[in-house]
Amino acid sequence: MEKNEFKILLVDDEPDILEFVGYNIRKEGYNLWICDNGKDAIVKACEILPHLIILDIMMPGMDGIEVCQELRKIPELKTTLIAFLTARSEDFSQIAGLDAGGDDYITKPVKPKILMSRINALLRRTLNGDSEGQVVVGDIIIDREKYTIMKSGREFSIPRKEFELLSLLASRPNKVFSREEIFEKVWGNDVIVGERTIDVHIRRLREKLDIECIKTIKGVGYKIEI
Amino acid sequence: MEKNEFKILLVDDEPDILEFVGYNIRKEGYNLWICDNGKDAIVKACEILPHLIILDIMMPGMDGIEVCQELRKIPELKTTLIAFLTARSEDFSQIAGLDAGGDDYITKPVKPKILMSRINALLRRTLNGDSEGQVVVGDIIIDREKYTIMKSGREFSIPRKEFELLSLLASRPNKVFSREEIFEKVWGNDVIVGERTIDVHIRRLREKLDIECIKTIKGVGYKIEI
DNA sequence: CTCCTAATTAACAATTTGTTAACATGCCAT
DNA sequence: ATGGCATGTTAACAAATTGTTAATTAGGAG
Repeated sequence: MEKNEFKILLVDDEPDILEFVGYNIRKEGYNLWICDNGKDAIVKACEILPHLIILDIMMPGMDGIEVCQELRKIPELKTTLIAFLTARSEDFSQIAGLDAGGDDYITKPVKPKILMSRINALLRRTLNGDSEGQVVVGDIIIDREKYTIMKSGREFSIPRKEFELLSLLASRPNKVFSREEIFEKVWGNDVIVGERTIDVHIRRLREKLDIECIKTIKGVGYKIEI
Repeated sequence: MEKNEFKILLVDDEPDILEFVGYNIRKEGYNLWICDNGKDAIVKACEILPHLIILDIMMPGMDGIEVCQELRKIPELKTTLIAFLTARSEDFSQIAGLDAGGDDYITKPVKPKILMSRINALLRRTLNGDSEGQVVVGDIIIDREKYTIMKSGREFSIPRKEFELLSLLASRPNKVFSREEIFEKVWGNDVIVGERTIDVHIRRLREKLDIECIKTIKGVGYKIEI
């Protein structure tokens, strides 16, 4: 997941903070929404389902802790991260914030770099969340779990045999796989298919991935070159 | 998941800290292991696969940041949380720690209550991760306790097998579940049902939920896509 | 350059796999 | 018992995947 796919909702009643912090969040590449009070924040959160909500504590009307408690009651927002960003540095406030379901508690004044490191750290797990068991070759990402291929930001799926073939080649980029090897690993020793079957599958891959990175080594086999 | 099922590895070269912090962690109900240097910590981490590693930064030999970088290279520890607990309050150190893959950065001296709130906050997501509560996928909320489905504000129930199947798929959105996996998890290994049973249940789900989010991966299995 | 082999390609055929509807069975509560 | 619901089975059908063939092209050795 790319940073620009992340939605962050920043909630603070001070326009200066909204502008300053917001500027830095945007600069980092995140998608930003803002609210200047708790009630609106809850409504907007339900609407946009942000990945992270950054909450001030001292706000007129509903304070940040209450907002957090309300947000935590909403099932759709269960996975939403909540970070407090506040001038209140008292212990009890920090404890209350974290115990109310907050994921981080950052005290103002905050340096942009530190804030961004903390935000990145929070989102990192979501960011990498669904990247289990991925194989990356150049600009192609093969996800065995999702059974999908990512190519220049576009995700799609391909038939099983093609997927297995690509997976095999991608498992050792630059290694040449002989036809025998490919037959054995993708088709299995017992299955008997024609001589030209591999070629056709290679062709289909080349067509779908629109790439030259699958190289033919005449008389030997195929490889992925990066 | 209960607190006593959590494994925490505390790494610090000062015996006082190990004792003081360790005491509080144990008191909170967590399982604790300790190490007084980075090298041992890496070995022990691989051995016990803790849920959380609390790392000092200034240690003789390998410093905490290096330890963190090494830990992050180990696939088995990808989901392990790492929190720094250190006397170094400089900005660059905090940024370095978080950017090295740390999930939190706590500065000494630390009050036990605050430390525990932060530790709890870190582990909370894992704690609730595979809980029996609600699972949210897109606009569908699956309530395992009430055995109900919420879909665009409407709550209703579906037959047990269908519910279990949906729950399974929803437990890891985007992951492809093979037929074997589904049979095993929903029907159990001992029950023998026809080849086409899953298909029919999938169909009924698709019908009831009126959704395209259940995708077929021919020759592989099914998944929920969000 | 020419020949020979290997690889590419497109069109087509075969096969596998999944979908659907209709039906069968069995259980539980009334 | 009986009606309704959950669950499972079957078979016809549809669709996608996979395999084959043959004409064509490319590449290397002599």
